[in-house]
Amino acid sequence: MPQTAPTPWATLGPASINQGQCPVRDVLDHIGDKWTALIVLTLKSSPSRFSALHRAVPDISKRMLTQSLRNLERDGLLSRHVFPTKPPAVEYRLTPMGQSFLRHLESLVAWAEENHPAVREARLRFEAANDEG
Amino acid sequence: MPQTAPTPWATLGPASINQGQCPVRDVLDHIGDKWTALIVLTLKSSPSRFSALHRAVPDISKRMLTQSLRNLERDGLLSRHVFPTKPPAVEYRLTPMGQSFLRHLESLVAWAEENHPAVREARLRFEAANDEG
DNA sequence: CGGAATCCAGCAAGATACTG
DNA sequence: CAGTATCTTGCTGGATTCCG
Repeated sequence: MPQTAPTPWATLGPASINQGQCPVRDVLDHIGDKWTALIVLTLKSSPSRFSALHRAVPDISKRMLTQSLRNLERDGLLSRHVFPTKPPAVEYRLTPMGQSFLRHLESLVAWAEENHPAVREARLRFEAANDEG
Repeated sequence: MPQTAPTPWATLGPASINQGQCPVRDVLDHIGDKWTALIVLTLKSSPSRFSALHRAVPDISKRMLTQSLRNLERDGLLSRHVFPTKPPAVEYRLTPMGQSFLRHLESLVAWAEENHPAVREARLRFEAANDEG
């Protein structure tokens, strides 16, 4: 028998097509985009209001902040709480699932920080090997 | 004193600008793109030749495969070995750093698979809450 | 304050064809 | 077999403006 490899990505494809079909794509699409991971990391210590997040995450636009927050809320990684004050206040906080995701994110960040020097060295070597010519 | 938060992303920015400056971006840029993570996962069990990878990763084009492999090689996550046979054979294998990265990737995949059902439920609830109008 | 709507540039990536 | 080269497109995300 042909030893069918247990591919984890099953029905991979153009990401947008198999929305919700492939778990790998589902998680990769999250940390892949520009801001989502940063927002999750920012929400680690405490829940935050929209404007606080806007200040905390450098250079993000309100548009992208809104969009990323919606996606995270949609997937159940964070919850949104509206306080009907005047002007309104909206608080975002990680759900338990969001917190469990955060832990994996942090371990990845830790890896990045540990290996960053090695990566930079590798890059220099690679450039050097391809430049002389 | 204003308790300057220890942001892990330091000099974040348009990704392309701070190439090699921000560790978080560095790692996110890798797993963020469409194919890199899948290639690393595929190389887990054994080194592979170009065409084997091309078959193993569904729907990837030769162009993107080449590009992703180059990036991974550049960063020292995998190594490329050319056998000067005729026709040539090229083998790709994870470096030790690549393997350590793979472990984090796998734990992320595991998380994705565990929580996929919950994510899908959350999505359904979210849609339901926004559809009735 | 917390968004939504619109417009637009740039890049990632697909399709296709060619090469040593 | 293992790529490279070129063209083209779709989506991501930035800038700006407006709203309850």
